[in-house]
Amino acid sequence: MTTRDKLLSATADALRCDGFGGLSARTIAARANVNQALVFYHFGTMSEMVQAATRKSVDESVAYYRDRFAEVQSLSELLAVGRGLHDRERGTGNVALMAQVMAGAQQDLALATAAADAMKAWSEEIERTVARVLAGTAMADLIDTAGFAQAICAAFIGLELFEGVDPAGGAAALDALETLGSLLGIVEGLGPVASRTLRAKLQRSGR
Amino acid sequence: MTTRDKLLSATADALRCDGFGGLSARTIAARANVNQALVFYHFGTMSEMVQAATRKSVDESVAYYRDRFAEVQSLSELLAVGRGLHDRERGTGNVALMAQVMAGAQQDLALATAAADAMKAWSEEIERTVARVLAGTAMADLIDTAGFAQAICAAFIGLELFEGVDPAGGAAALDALETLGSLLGIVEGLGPVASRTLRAKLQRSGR
DNA sequence: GTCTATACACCGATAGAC
DNA sequence: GTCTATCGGTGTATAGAC
Repeated sequence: MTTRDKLLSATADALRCDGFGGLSARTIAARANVNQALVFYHFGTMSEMVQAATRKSVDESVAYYRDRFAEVQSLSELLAVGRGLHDRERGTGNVALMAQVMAGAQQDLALATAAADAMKAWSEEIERTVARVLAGTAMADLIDTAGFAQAICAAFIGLELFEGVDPAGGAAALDALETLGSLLGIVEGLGPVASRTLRAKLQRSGR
Repeated sequence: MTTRDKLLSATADALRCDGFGGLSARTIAARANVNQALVFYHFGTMSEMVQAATRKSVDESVAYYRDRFAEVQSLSELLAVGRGLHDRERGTGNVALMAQVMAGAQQDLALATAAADAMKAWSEEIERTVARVLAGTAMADLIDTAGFAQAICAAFIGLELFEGVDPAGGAAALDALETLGSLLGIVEGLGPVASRTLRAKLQRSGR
């Protein structure tokens, strides 16, 4: 393992465990058992190191889920994968990392592009799945799949932060979303007559 | 305006504009045109000052919306209020403040209780509205209103962060959620026959 | 309550030997 | 590439005069 890689994974670990506060070249170098000056030799600035670490972490976890998403055949299956993903990522801390980077990115232009790229990577993967699953159902032409996928990603980030300060509340919120998802799954499975009625009502209501 | 109040609103402003990074007793005192040492005289620690500022800011903005929520009579009206709230709070920066505090709270126990309280204040207000609006509809006994309200709050936080790094994406996500909300609004307005069918399907699907 | 002054730790970043 | 040493700046927090 090269020094560069040691620094990258130490950065990711630090973000997962200690968040953005307390993140410094010194603490990361210590975590990686590496000299502090090497941070700047390899990455130039702290911000660029965090950027690189985020990219790496996101690419890896998106790739991990690509196959799982590919097997999903319905909205309820997607929901189940989402729940599994959430449980797993709580352990790995990847969502927590994303949340920290997004929060830090609000004031840091370089980080903002990294955060936007990360969200794009996740949401494109989810959009592919959503579009495939909804193809031919009543919801296909009612919903903007890209926006829907982005909303799912954003909600995950928010849920992760919420769970961090109120675990019970976070769990309740997730359960409620799951029920809501099941509801949509039923709409998705409605027959042609019912879905025509639904579409008519939706258009009448203004969208 | 007392020194204490000047410090509180300067803290809130700093969180809204510059986020958690760059937050310090010095910068806040400068913003409030107050001596730096007074931060510690009035609040003891930085963390406690941030806590107090968060409480104040949240209490004020929840109170501001209480009347609006009280007038809501349907899910689609709630959705409209939510959209208006979102647009307004983007300007005031209150949601951004919440997001920053939640991110910082992941590693700070004192801040975590403040963040949890803030979320509670918002979600209880929303829950009251949701419960009232859904009373007597098909969805009333299908959904846990408390969890639903918490999910809405969490999603708002996530959307705010997302919008900060990708404004177009954030807008698309919000639009998609609005469409989804309209869909639910229609489910809400289904006749007794259709809703009985829905309930049966939902129970069969495992919830 | 408010001020100055200051202690002490840590920060990002760089220079220069090896 | 890696190390030591260090610069200048900023952080929280406190002591003590007014």
